[in-house]
Amino acid sequence: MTKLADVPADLPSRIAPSVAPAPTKGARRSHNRLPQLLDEAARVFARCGFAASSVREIVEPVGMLPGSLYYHFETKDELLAAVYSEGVRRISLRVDEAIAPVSEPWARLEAGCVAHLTAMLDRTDYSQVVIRIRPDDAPLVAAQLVQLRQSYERRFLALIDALPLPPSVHRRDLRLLLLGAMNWSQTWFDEDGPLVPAQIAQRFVGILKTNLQSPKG
Amino acid sequence: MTKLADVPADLPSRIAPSVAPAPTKGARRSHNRLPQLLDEAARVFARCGFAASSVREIVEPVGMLPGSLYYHFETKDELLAAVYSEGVRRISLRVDEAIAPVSEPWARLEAGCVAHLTAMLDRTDYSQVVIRIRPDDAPLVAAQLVQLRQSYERRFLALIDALPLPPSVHRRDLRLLLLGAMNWSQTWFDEDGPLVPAQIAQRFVGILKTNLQSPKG
DNA sequence: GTGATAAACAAACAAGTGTTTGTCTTTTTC
DNA sequence: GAAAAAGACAAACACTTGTTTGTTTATCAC
Repeated sequence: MTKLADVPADLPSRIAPSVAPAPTKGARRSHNRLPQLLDEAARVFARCGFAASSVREIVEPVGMLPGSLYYHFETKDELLAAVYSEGVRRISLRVDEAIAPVSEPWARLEAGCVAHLTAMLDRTDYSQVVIRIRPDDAPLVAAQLVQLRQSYERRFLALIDALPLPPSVHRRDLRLLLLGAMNWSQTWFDEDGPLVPAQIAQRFVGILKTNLQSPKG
Repeated sequence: MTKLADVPADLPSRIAPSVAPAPTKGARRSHNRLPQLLDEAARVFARCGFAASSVREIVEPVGMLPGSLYYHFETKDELLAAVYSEGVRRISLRVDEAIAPVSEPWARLEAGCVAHLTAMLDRTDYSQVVIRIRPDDAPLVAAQLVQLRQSYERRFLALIDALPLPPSVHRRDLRLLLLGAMNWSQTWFDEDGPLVPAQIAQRFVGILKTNLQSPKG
């Protein structure tokens, strides 16, 4: 019995961009509500966190009964793992697309940050789950989640590695500073505020480039 | 019936620094386990988050029964509010003490950040709760928690206001960048790692002061 | 000592939790 | 059209959740 959650973490997921499972050979069943189930799970997990989200709360809007979930996943934890995996896939895709055409190191970093923040602050997207949920929240799949997040953040490691920096600056610190600031923005970001996510990202990178101690700028 | 949770949020709490309730007139009862109850609640909330922490999990190590909690607090949410309030009090105290003797603006900011990170990454402290728990997690006291956190973060607003900055830099962005990076450090900080919290804070502020685009530094 | 009150116990409550089991219908495959 | 599998229902399971209620013990003021 091959389940979605059994797909190896770092291989391309079998969930297509449209969230419909890819066909194994012929066309897939018509009465398959797994995509909607994942969508709803992403929504609820992103809003309430893992522990505060009940299986029934996720399943009801899809028109499913609680027990039906366990045809697709063995536990609630593995449902999270599937959503999380899809979130990583989506945000990775967006970042990769954004940095591909850019070559200048600082511009590449900025493009990556813009993509990261835009994906993460889009409330309908899976990516928010990747940032909000802590691996420890779902012990059964914690190791998998850690690995997934690392496989994503590796991109920023490379982006910052490519920067020409003064020798006194530790690249690890710069990465944690920038990623931390962006990820925390979930806490205070206001959808109805004056700034869109892309602008926030640009300003963050801008501040880092600026010499704050000199009056010019 | 005056309960701890009824104490106005921004007035000095009746919880003394040692977590023992201050006497109203004479000496307090000897068999009062409220301090230990709060200590344990802080520990569990900080480790597991609000939703994943059960009342029994908090109460058992203290040697109490679940029902006894409701002599001190009306709901689990208000227990959190009390812990949160004490957390704000403690971290505020530490930051205020740290910045008091310093006058140069950048040095003041650094001192504040060192105090913030040191308090926040101390796993036995209440302050971690203030950073980890989202106000929405406890709807009954959400507004109170927001107000408490704002009353704390106002300090950093002032610290950054005092900096001599290039006109192109928005102070709000700088504050969110710095506080976000620090608060997120809860996610990756390793107690057994090479850096103590104070060093991390110093490096973060150092990066901001450095002109990353110039090769010197 | 006496009355009042602080602090907790003991035991249950109703509701909600993740999950299991057995059955039934629909779709695909041959 | 028949066999097989996918997908979901219906109903319960055992357990945990936050909370309430009535009672009991310890401490205080007088």
